[in-house]
Amino acid sequence: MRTSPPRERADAARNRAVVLDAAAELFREHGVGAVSMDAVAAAAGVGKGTLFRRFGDKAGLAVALLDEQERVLQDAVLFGPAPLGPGDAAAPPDPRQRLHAFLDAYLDYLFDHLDLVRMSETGSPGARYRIGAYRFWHRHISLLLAGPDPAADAHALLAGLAAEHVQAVAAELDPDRVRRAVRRLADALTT
Amino acid sequence: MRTSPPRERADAARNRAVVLDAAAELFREHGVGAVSMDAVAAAAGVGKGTLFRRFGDKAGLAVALLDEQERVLQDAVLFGPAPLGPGDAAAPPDPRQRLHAFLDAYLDYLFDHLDLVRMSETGSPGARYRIGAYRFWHRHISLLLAGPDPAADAHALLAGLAAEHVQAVAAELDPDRVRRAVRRLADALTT
DNA sequence: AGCGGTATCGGACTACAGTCCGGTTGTGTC
DNA sequence: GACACAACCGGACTGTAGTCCGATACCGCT
Repeated sequence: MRTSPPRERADAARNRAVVLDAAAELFREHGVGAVSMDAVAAAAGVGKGTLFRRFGDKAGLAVALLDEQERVLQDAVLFGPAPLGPGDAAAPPDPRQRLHAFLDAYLDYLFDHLDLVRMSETGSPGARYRIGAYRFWHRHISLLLAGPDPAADAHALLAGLAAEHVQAVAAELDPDRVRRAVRRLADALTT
Repeated sequence: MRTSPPRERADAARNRAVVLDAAAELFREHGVGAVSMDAVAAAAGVGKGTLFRRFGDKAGLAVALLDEQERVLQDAVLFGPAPLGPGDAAAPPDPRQRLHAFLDAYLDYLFDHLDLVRMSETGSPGARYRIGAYRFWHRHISLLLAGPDPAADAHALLAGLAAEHVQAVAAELDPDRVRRAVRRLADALTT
């Protein structure tokens, strides 16, 4: 991510790493919801101002923590082997198979980091829809759908992948039923 | 709603009405997001403690404000004429038509009170899924669907009706495209 | 190495959601 | 009509997200 022209200062980079480590540790130990930003700042030995300037808000901190894994998934989607990625250009995979592969991979990612993703999508209204990841997933899905309005359908499909929704439903139903429902929806939309 | 055995005290009822009026007025004037609970309490001439004991939290206040209109919709669904309601028992309407009618009616309601509904669904994690209204809509939709797992499909469909989702998507696409996408989804799920 | 400009640092500060508890006011009972 | 008890009232209190700005430390240049 680091933008090119203005290189990151040494102390800033050091602090960023220290903060992320401390946050990861605290979240693992006490749960994401029970850790205040003050606690993160204190554990990192850093002032609150630093914390907020670097990460914007609590959701931004979560995004930064998820950044690496998210990019792994994005890379696999963009450049990896089929069916998740485009694979061999000579024999492109079936869009429906790619969609299934993506949904499976995303749900794996989501279930692994449910609390953190929920925090990244919570906060200022519409946070989820502004971050780059959402736009990325949306574009990807749009390109795989075939109905009269793939952009709208992609949003509808993504609605079912919202962390809060998945968490609430998975608590009531079995996670596998959530998975199957998402798949069924995708199938229905690829007619 | 008022439960039967312990009748509501006169001063409590009076305060409830005053608070709801003040809140509605403030929300209309300044927007839902810009009004603090302190402001509501002050405008109603009531202490904060009263406010929170009566309504639990900000989401609860929103639920109370929406309560009447919501119940109108619920009554129409339960007892009203077809296709929204069950209509004449001798000639029940087609489930797909009932589903369309419900989705249209719900989206009307939602677009009319978007901010308020969003506030009612925001707050403590999973707030949306705990309030009675969600369960009601979920049950209704479940009974109209016909796939292998109507309960899971109903959740997926409701995900696309979350206020935050609808608000974010409607800001980018046309509201009508949201409507059509929801309808398309419902059709796909009623095969 | 020394220096100026600038990004960063950090803790005090504000605003807001939500809690608590001593005082007060209805309500049912005798 | 008086009493006891419960429910209600309200404002002071706590904890947290997020802001601000003077002080500081880094970087590039000479």
